[in-house]
Amino acid sequence: MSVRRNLMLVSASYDGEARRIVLKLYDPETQEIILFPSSENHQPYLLTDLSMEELMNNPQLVGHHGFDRIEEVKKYDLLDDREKVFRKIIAKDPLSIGGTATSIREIVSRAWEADIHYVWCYIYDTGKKPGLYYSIVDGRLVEQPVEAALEDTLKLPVSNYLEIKELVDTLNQPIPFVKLSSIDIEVKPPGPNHVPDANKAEDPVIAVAFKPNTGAPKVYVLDGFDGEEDDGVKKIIHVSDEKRLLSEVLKEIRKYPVIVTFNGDKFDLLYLYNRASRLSVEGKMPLEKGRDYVDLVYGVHIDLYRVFFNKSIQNYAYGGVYKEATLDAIGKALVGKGKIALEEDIGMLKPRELAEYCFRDAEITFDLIANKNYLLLKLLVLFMRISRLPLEDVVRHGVSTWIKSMLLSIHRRNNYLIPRQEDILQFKSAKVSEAIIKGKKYRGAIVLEPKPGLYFNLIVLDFASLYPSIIMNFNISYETVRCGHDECRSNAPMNSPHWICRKRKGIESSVIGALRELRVKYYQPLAKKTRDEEKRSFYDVVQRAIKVFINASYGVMGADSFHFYAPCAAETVTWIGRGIFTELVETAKALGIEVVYGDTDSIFLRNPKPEEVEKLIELVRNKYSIELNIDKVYRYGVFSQRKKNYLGVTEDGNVDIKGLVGKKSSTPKFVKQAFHDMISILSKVRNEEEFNSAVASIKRMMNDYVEKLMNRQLSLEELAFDVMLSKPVDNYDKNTPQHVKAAKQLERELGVKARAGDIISYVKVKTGVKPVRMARIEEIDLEKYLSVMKATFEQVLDPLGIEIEPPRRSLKLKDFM
DNA sequence: GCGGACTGCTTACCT
DNA sequence: ACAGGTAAGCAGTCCGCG
Repeated sequence: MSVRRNLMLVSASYDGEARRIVLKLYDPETQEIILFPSSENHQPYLLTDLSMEELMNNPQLVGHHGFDRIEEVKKYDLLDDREKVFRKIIAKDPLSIGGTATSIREIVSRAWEADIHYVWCYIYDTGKKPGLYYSIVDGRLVEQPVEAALEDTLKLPVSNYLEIKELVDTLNQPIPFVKLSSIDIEVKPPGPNHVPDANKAEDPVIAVAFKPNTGAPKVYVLDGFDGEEDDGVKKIIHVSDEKRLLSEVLKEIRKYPVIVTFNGDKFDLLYLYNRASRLSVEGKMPLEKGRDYVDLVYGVHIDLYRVFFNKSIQNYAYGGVYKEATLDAIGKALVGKGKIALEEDIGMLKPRELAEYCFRDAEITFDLIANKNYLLLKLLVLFMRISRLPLEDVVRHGVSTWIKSMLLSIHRRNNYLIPRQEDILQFKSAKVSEAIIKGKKYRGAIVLEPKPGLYFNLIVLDFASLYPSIIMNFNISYETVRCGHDECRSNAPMNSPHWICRKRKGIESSVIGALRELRVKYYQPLAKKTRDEEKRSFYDVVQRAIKVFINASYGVMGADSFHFYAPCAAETVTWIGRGIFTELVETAKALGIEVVYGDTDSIFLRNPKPEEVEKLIELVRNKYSIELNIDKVYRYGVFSQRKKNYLGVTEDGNVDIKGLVGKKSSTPKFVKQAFHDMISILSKVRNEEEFNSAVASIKRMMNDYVEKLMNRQLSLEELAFDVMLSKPVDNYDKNTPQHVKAAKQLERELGVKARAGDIISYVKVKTGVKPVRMARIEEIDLEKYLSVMKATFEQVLDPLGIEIEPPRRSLKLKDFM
């Protein structure tokens, strides 16, 4: 008997020639990916409500080359709340179901479940669990959790979601050490300021760096000779022939089950693939090109650019600490390491310098996945376990696809019919609230008008995940809001225009509820009190992974790209949210508490008594089963009349700055520095008297900055506005914003083409704007900068009753303040 | 022909 | 391809102005 144990399922694909699914399993022992062709009897299919006669009399269908047979199946339709009978049309291959103009789903007018990716379909139907362990016993795949599963000292929370136990069992499986390498390549630039085209791959590959987690790092450089050297950190391999270099690189890639890149789908791996075929490099190609990605034949490619571009990763997993999806920015923010700054063009570097430059990028890329004990890799594996998606799909798609897959698998498991988008919209598109922002679909949250001024002892209360709590407690789901039962129509909480089902538990509310319970009552406590440090930190990662799904639950309901998009469900969430928020504000006022400000799910109370705060917390807990927390205690807070703009100083002197210009990434650095100086003066203030001396030193400090500006003692970099180009320059057809003007100058004068996502640095000059690299300090428009300073400081000083004089023409110092 | 009032576009932020 | 709400600055347009 042959047995291979502890193989983690990472991915699956369809082999068109063999007409079967091939699973990718990672073996931690040999540190390889095993390709396992499935021998299971599973075929692609779709469902239809057309009768057997109608179908059999359709010559296009029965004569279709991929048509196999028809079976009768029962499915439970959640939208109709009843069982229905369908004909299941089974095909010989996935493309016969959908994907071409002549596929069966185009022939059969009424089709369900016909647009689900076949690999996913296979995973759900055969109960595969990506991220779980399997054994191969005598050629058969057997689900087999590893024995060393993490102990659980805590009881699972009760939940009406049946899969919870199974999910926990999967989540608690250990994550193995995965052999991997990062890779980065450099290509000889086709000319100054020109980027090589990866689709054409016309220019030579001049350097390739590998930074693996096993063995020595290597850099291959194209040079005038052949030879190896070791600089103590890495091997530098000089190769005199590009074709041979590529051949070596491809062999090296083959050694790793996981390759990590930054933008490898669109550049590094794509370039290697195209360049190797262009030069007819011999040997087996380890890369596989897809429509907009590049895969490994014997492994998995993780393109970190796609991962970090993902809004959920950016905001929930990393708390928004990086703003720009570039290797340099993310590296600096997350692992404290940026790209090597180049003084000259890449093409001008000597082979040794080039090797260093290339290696640094590979190092940053490696650190990003390996940092904090492989936090990111672990998160990806957990996303795979929760969503039931192959690793590649987790990497390439956003949270709406992850949640979609999770819900699809639950439908299949419970034999629920998967509704088409149009089925949901037919009943759930009714919207009643008008959005405040033009072009939006429905009304969102309430933002209170702040009371301008300075307030000591401010208490900030906020709801613990308000929207997910509403989804859970009010039974909100695509099928339960505006359900089909007459008897539910009276169930409209907070006078909502949409009624909610009383008879069935909603599928989305059940899942979100279960995930929330699991996070709050199981993983969060375990992440705090588990003795073993390694396990404790693992539980913390699980807790964070679950949070991503919970936090996105409301957003996807209102996203028209989401398969289960249900506008009236999303609208009900914000409706109830507004109701609960308003009730909280009214109650606080009725208790005689001064409400200074509030936004969506938070209220700022001026010096409330502890028992009053307790009363509010109790009210919300008893009436709505939602937790209200004391989020912050500010020694004092400063508010202008502007919403989403304030400054709060906590007891320990920490300063929270929200929305103020001085904090924005686009604001010139010297203004930010001056603003920061002001903040640090203000953070020391303990009472009203101390404000006077603070104001005096703020004025002194500002005058210093103004003087520097007037004497043009600032660098152009300090004066630059940094604004992101969100789309290609040519796509700005409505108007031409300043950063686009600067980008156009760069292209015209220097031949530098700015791309979407680039940050454009420009300064304001007498004639308009100029890119930093084209401007001189003499042409700076000083008045413009004075007014930027004024506007920035006003946001804080205005509500404090401190006046700044507008600068006059003469631009004397005394005119400013 | 010029400037103020206005709208719309764009970016960056908040929850 | 998760949501809506807000601030701010600029671009472009309309309209009045003997």
